Amino acid sequence: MHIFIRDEFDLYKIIHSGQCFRAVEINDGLFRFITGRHVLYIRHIQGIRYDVSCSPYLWNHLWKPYFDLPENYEAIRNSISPNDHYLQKAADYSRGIRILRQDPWETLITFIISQRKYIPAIASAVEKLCQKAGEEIRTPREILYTFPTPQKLSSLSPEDLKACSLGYRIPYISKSAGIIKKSPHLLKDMAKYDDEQLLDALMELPGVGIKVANCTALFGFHRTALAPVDVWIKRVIDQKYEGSNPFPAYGQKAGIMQQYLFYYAQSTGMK
DNA sequence: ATCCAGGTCTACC
DNA sequence: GGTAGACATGGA
Repeated sequence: MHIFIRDEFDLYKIIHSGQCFRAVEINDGLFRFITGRHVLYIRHIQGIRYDVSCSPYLWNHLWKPYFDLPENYEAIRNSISPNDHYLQKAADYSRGIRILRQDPWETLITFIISQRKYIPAIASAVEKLCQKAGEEIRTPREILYTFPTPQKLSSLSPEDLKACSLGYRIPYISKSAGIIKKSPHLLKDMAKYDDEQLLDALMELPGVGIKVANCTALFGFHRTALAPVDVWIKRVIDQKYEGSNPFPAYGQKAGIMQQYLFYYAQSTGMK
């Protein structure tokens, strides 16, 4: 099915922006996204035209929101302060990135895994976990696996988890999964919390500190006022902003600005 | 081969 | 309230 996307939208940048770990470019220009039991194959044709593998209904009700398409990112970029030259440059370079609306549970666990790992190693570990404990999804093209449920994940043996290259994070993951399993509505309840309450609640979970909490809140709960500070953003703040955090000035869009800075810093190999 | 990674927890001050 | 050191493992 052909669809039109008029706002800024760059599949390559989205999957390389470090916010998601299962989306891939399968072959030249064909991208695959997974959320829940749903798989999307999507290709940029030309201009505003794209080819997608899903039905019109799923495009409108699932994938459009997933890609945050109702939001106008061009306007957001244009709102950047003219005095903030570095962010102007970073956002121009990163034009087309969007903050995906990912599943809170999957986001939580994948960002617990993410600590002290290279992004390719994160993706590899997450994929192993899905193959070991996810449910099969058959598409016309291939067989894939869902992200494991809290029930399944908390029931996995240490040996099973060890086989997924999770290292010292294994107890974090088992315990956090156990807590979510025991309180099935915990994550849904968290969606009602304000940003500060949400961060506090997330940090109650083993293996979740301030950085993973911010990533989970931004990418899993779409809290775009939050800007996770990791080693890359620390470097940006130190080297480009003389040590003073630029995000408060961007209010509800701080998290989006953070993604622009993160992608730019990473892509240009800032050290 | 050696270094280090989208950090967190613990111990200690 | 703030900060070294430990932590498993696979890419760089």
